[in-house]
Amino acid sequence: MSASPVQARPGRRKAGKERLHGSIAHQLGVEIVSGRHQPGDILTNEIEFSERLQVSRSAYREAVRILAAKGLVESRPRVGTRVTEMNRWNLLDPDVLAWFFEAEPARALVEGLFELRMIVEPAAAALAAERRTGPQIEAMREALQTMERAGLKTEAGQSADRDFHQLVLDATGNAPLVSLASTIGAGVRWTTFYKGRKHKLPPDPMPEHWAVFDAIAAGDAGGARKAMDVLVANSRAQAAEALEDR
Amino acid sequence: MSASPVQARPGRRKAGKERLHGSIAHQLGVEIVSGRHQPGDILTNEIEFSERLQVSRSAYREAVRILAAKGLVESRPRVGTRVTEMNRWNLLDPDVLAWFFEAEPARALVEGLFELRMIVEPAAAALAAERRTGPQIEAMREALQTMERAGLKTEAGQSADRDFHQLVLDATGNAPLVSLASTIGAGVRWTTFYKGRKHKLPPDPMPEHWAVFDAIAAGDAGGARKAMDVLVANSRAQAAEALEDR
DNA sequence: AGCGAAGATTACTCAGACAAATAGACGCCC
DNA sequence: GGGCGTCTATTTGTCTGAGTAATCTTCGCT
Repeated sequence: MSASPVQARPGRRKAGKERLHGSIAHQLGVEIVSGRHQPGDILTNEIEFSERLQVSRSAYREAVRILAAKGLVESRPRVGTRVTEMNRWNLLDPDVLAWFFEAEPARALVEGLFELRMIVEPAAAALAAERRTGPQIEAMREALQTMERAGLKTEAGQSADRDFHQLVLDATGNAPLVSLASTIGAGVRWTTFYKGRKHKLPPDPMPEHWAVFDAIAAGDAGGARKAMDVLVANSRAQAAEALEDR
Repeated sequence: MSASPVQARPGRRKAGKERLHGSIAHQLGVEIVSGRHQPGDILTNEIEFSERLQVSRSAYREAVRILAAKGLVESRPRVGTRVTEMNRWNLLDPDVLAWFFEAEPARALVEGLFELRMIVEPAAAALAAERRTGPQIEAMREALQTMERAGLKTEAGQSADRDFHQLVLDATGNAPLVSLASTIGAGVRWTTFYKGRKHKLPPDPMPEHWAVFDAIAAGDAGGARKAMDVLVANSRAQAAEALEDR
């Protein structure tokens, strides 16, 4: 258990945009979801821990509040700050998910995420086909065009891919579904992220994407559901292959 | 904009278990989701706001960190703390959802929640039928028995109802789905909560619950899906009626 | 053995100071 | 007059040190 200052003194944090409390939460969050601190473990008390990180107690405490807000830890006087059971974690929180993927997520989590996508996205596509507005159709078209132009090897292309899935969820007009977008996005990101590991080139996903788009634009709910089902299923199969490789 | 101390000095907070920073976050959270502070609004600066609430700046700041962790606000130096756009809110967070329901949630949110349940729960029931373990079956049976015995008018009965839905999601063995449980639970709670407003007695939901249970216990995925679909659809219809009444 | 009081440990709250970031105003130069 | 660097004021961010409140544990009393 080595002392590990949050960041070298002059450089401070890497991301540049994250504040000190944010970067502490980030670091601690990753350590928790990666198993470095197990559920049930009690973190070293505030004073000692903040000294070890070479930050003030207030910065450390604000970091703990962030983690507690996401369900990762629980603080009580005289007891300390305890890592909560995993089923209390807010896995749907974008940050928590990002921390997971930063530390090689467990296989079960990735599979669970794709299972969730298989459930949610086809249904969302169907709703989107019924409710999408004109501007939303255009936004989706642009996203797919960007994706096609930039290719999935570029960050721009991958970003456009996520945008498309986000736009579909937006078009459902269902606020809770929209909130799921960041979760879904993490799944999409994972597909493209680990793609490089494979030897074979993955099949071109553009036709499936256009099929989803066409059905949504046409207002064909059933068709949109089926097309999205195919798209996610392929993405899932590809992810499964990538999981084998490692 | 009246001054409103978080809680009278001696009494402190009502819940008893919530700390000061938690109760401030709670109060502010409700004010945000209820529209008292609109997206784009900038909160009064830390010093003035904490003085108005008669709490220290650090307590107030920790509350803001909690809200920021849930996506409700965003702080930047020189600008202040701004309420973020609603599509950035983490609606799936149990606290955020609870705050919504504490302040008469918008009709669209309730409808969206039931739409989500219609998508997720039947699929989850099907997965549960395939993967449930023996102890999980027993736990579900006990929950339904408790629910039957106590009745839906009692808190114990309603709690058992939520437990049952939670147990079904647990039985999927899918971590992200389990995280959705608190979201689903909020929907379940809403059904029973507003039931009292109606004149007609709602139909007894027990047969539908037992149908779901039987299919899951029998390992009948298709049957579980259909049974849960019926259960949620009825619950949704009932909620729709309640929405008309108000 | 059961139960109540005392003590120790921890997070919680407070107060006040200084540092860092940055939006907006200002002035300069071209 | 317009574009651009600079300067300043405001706000959040960070730090320090003190005292408070909650609660687990232990010990002594009954």
